[in-house]
Amino acid sequence: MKISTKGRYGTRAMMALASRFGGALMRANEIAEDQAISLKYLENILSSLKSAGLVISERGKKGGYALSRSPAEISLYDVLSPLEDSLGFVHCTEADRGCDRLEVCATREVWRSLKEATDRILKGTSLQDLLQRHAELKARAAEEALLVDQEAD
Amino acid sequence: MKISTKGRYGTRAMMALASRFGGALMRANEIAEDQAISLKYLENILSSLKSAGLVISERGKKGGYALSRSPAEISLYDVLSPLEDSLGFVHCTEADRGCDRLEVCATREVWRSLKEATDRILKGTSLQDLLQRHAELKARAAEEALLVDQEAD
DNA sequence: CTTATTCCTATAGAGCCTATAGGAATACTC
DNA sequence: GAGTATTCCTATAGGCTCTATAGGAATAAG
Repeated sequence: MKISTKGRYGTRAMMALASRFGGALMRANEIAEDQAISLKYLENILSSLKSAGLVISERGKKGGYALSRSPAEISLYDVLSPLEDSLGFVHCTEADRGCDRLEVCATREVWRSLKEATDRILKGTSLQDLLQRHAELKARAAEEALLVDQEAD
Repeated sequence: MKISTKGRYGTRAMMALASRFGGALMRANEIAEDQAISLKYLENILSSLKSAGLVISERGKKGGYALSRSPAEISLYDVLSPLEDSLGFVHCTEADRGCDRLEVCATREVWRSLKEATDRILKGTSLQDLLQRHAELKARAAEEALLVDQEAD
């Protein structure tokens, strides 16, 4: 019941791209440094994100990555879906494989409602929401740091 | 983002115990057969559940397991907590380790809200709820089977 | 004393997550 | 066209955790 590092790294990478949306392409290199992720690992992640249609890329010198659409139109669900093997809690919320007592499986309904609840949150949170929230938190942190400095005087 | 088999097996074991609440002790053996789980593996799980205070046990011949309190007073959260290493989605929702940008970590708030949403559901679902729902589903399945039989005539 | 059971500790096996590696394809620059 | 910087593709190593098994010690009933 964890979000994998792949999912978290991917989210961070998408945030980095979102922060530059509309500007120049961003090299994987930059993202990797900025977010302290191994370049090679990040390449894999970006590849998945590209397959999912969330980012576009250009090869060769001056190449790089960019979001395929605006941060407001990309939800956290969009980002995590291709990176997490599955966002379900157990397999039988996805398909009818495995459990031979599906028709009387009460817990299955609970797992399903867990998934619905989390999906709703993830779908309701866009990259833009995160960017904005990030800015707010940063501003507040700066403010508090200032207060501490004043107290030190 | 999966519930481990340990959690699922544990839930099934607790359901088995719940269905006999108030009656005789249930041997691990019975549960294992009933739920198609390896006895030895189940022993481990029951041990965790006992440590968590959810079941009591008696050793020796005529020994076995029973719920420590009524199915209505045991939530799915109670059951899963000791079995899943953690019900969090990422570590930093639990403690302040790892992430060095906590104060400006916007995604952290999202992970936290995911956890809150799932916790709420798990805490709001008791073993008794599940038993009841299971009975309803079973009844409906029987009813439908009957209809199919009638159609076949 | 035998038998049936829980209880404890250790460990094997397997699978997936994580990360790395090497190089092929592509595109810009001069 | 050569050189360079980049994405892209495939394979694989490493490690960790989950899963499951094993063996036997402790306990209790008959």
